[in-house]
Amino acid sequence: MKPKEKSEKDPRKLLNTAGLKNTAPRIAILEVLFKTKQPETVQDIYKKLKNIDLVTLYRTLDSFEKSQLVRQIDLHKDAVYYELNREHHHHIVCTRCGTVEDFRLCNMNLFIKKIVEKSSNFKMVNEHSLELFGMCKACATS
Amino acid sequence: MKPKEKSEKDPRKLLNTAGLKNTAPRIAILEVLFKTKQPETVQDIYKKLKNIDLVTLYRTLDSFEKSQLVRQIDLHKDAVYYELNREHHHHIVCTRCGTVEDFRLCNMNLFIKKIVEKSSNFKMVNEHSLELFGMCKACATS
DNA sequence: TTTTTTGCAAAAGGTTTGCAACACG
DNA sequence: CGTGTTGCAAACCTTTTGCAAAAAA
Repeated sequence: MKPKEKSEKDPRKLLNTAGLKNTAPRIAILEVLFKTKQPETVQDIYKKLKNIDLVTLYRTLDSFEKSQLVRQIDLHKDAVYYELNREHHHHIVCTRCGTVEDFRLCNMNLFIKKIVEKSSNFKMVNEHSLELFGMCKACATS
Repeated sequence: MKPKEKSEKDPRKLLNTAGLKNTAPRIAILEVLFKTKQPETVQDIYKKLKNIDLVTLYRTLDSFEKSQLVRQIDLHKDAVYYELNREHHHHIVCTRCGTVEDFRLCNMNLFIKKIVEKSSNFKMVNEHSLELFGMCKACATS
């Protein structure tokens, strides 16, 4: 394992560079997020960490969000989903079974530039969200 | 006004074609959504319709959603926003003042096709959401 | 030791459910 | 008239707040 990868998956280092103190709940929450490949709801994480207080979980996710360690995403399910703030990517969601896949391809820059030029009210765009909704192969053939 | 436009903005006809009964609360809610240009939260609508029960509003929005009359959108604010299910479009949101502008330009088809081809798990994509976040001119210059 | 964080209890919001009265078609 | 809809009360679930004890640096 290369050094860079190691530090990226080391909860303590992540917390340090974010200026957050090393505490057991924070490390445990980060470990859950490292382990999973799917975005997680508050309840998902809570169930995996039975000895943490729900309130602590909420507060921790809040502070992680402010420190840009995690971000909220909308998957058209009725819950808030969190994921680690990794490299820029988007999601495809299976509307039947809920599976989520990431994709990194994203050539929106020119498109966004065009939209801003055409807009009468807007000056700039710094962020965007893009999610695709469809059917995974397993669900499509059953 | 052309006939088509008229029927599209006639709450009663909309309800009829959706197979929903004509009732005062439903008509009132549709009229609010016709009048506004911005997406509305449940509370927004409730404030504009002081003589309707909140429960009725929730239930009505639910049935409107199932009938495809309205849809929920995520604007990265902590509330659910509803809008009439008009022609395909997306939004630019000012992260400072909250203003929302629509845009209709959307050439995602080829892009989406490419993503599905590259995906190992997904068979098809039928919907997508795309929102841009930035600064409106008023907020950018103050 | 000082400051931040945690856990518990409780409050606060937002949304849903049950049920009887009402209204649409 | 029959079925779907509404309003009210209450339940429910998620998220937030206050505060004292515990832990980090």
